[in-house]
Amino acid sequence: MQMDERKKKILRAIIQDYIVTAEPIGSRTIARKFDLGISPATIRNEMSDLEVLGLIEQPYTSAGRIPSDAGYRYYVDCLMVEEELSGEEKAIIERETTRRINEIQEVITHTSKLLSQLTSLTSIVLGPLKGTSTFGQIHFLPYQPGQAIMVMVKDNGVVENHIVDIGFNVNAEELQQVAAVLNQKMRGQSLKKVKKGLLQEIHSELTKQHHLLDKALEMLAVILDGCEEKEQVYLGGTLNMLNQPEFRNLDKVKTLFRFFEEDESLKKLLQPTHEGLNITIGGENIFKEFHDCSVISATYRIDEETIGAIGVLGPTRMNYSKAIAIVDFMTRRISENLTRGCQR
Amino acid sequence: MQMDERKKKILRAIIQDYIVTAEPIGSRTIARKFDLGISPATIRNEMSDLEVLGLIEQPYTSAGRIPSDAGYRYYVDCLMVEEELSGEEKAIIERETTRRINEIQEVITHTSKLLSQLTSLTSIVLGPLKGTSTFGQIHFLPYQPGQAIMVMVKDNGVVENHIVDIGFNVNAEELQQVAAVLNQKMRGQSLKKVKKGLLQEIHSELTKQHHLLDKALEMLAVILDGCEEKEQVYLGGTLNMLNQPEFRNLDKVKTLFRFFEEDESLKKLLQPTHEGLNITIGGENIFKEFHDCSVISATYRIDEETIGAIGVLGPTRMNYSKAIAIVDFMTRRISENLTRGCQR
DNA sequence: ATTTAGCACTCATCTAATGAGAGTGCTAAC
DNA sequence: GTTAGCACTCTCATTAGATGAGTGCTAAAT
Repeated sequence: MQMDERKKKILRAIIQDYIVTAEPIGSRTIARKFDLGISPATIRNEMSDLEVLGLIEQPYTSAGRIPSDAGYRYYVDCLMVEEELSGEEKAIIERETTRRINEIQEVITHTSKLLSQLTSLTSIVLGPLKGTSTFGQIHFLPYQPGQAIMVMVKDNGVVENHIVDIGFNVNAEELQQVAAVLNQKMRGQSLKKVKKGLLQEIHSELTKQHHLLDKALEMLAVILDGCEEKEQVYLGGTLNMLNQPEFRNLDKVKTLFRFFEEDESLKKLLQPTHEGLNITIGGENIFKEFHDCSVISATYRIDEETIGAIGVLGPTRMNYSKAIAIVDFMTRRISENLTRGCQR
Repeated sequence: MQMDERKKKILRAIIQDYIVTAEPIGSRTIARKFDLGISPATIRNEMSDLEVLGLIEQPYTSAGRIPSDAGYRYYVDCLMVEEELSGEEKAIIERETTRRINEIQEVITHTSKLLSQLTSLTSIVLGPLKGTSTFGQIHFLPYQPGQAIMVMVKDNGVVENHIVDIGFNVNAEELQQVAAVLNQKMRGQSLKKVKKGLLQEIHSELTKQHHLLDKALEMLAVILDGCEEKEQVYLGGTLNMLNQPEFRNLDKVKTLFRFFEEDESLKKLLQPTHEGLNITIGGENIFKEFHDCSVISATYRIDEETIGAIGVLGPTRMNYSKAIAIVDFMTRRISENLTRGCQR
């Protein structure tokens, strides 16, 4: 059996209706709502075919039909009319993403909020990925006796500070000497590399050259821990999920929100399977908790390097064309803005 | 009518049972479950009295009784046997709060987690309060051309960093000069004061003494904004609320979680009405969303100064003795630990 | 050969009715 | 003052129809 033009029209009608109503739709209603020029009986026959093709299914005998995962997939791949964002929406995104930003954290939280507001879905934003940031500069500032404040700046604009215990007194000059060596040796190196071996090397050099006490080793170890790169995940609009009829069930809400608290799993949800826009529909999802959800995600870049990802999560019955348009447009804008920001 | 010993026993029985079962309890069941040595009929008469006194109420005719807000209040004030924490619980809290901590943020998030785990309720932790922190030291580190990283250390151990746009090039020395003056002038001053007038004063002095460009004014203004003290609120164990039978209703869950996203309101929830432990029961709460919830909160201190507050939020039908014991013990431990930490 | 009308049948959902169970309040006896 | 007995009340769970949307099949119409 082949998909002909009429079958496509009917499938599109079913999906578009279901996206709005979340109710199974029958042949009679389709004939009434959509002006296809054919009778309910004909639609019934076609629907029967579509069911054999696995594109739609009946929740129970003599209910209407709803799209299957395969149906959504076919819709997204072949049927969907790509939506052009409204001028207003574009304007909002442009405005919000070109705002001058100094810290990448701000970009992330802000994006997350905007994304969930525009789509009425839950947004997931994945911050700087491991291994992408390189060392920029490090400084030590004296703090309490036996403690120093370490400020580390990465090339992607992230600034981190940590109070480190040194365990013995060091004066500002000594700290600066240490920092100078570190800066010289580590500039532009990936943090991974720094962690792996570079530190050892530097350490032996330091103890020789500057005769800083042997305990400097500990300090370096602390720094090492302090630099632990965390790929932060931000969620936005989690409450939007509660408005979806598929989450009327309290147990589902519980499972969902429990999942939302696990950063590691959320990251996996955004893991791109290929470059560009990723669309994961229903059962395609690796987590069974999300077998009735879909994820639209895309990666953002600084220059050509992938830095992180953004995405929206919603019921399988989401408005794909809109979600895709927004995620796509936003990643482009963010990438552009970040790239520009880092070049200035 | 007076509360005699028997009435108290019965009220206590009703409340203790309701805390566990969340179901109205009747005279017969009380007689069966609790060994009070009196018949259901007698209990019925007493319950009738307790109802007239406003301490218990019937959800509907011929259901059992449940405690009223006034009943809980009476229970908490007069009836409740103060609970001694188990050795194990104490040990956990001791261990978790004495852990060496450098940054106050860690203390807060950690406390929040621990608190919700131990009580199975939702925890709210309010971070450093406005006006309590004084200026410690400030540093400027060169960053990109026209930008510097400002690192500000407050006396309570909070370290903040911000990238500030200066708009013109300044070298490291000049930055250090500015920092030196600022440090000298501002050390130990409250941030409020710094903001209000001190900056103006310093600024006029700076331009005279060091002939730094007039635009330094802008930089100072940015710093001013950067130092905006935010009283951060942390929530923990919000999902615990979903296990409470009073939140079986999805609309309630929605309202609740929407509220959880409003930091400002959450802060008010913890606003202490008096020193020490605060207990707000049901309708006593200022927000109508929480008229079937209770809040147990307490403030924590560094030395004698109140820095923030911690609290737990749960259904009015919460285990008060346990919640109170835990909140009380934890604030003491945190205060001790923070005070010790700042003195070292 | 398609398309359509007609019709019997299915199944979820809504409504009303029924009965069980828990609990009360009152009265009278202990 | 306390208790047993009893009629009464109200919720909740269950059951039985009634309703309605929808299907699949067959036969007639195009």
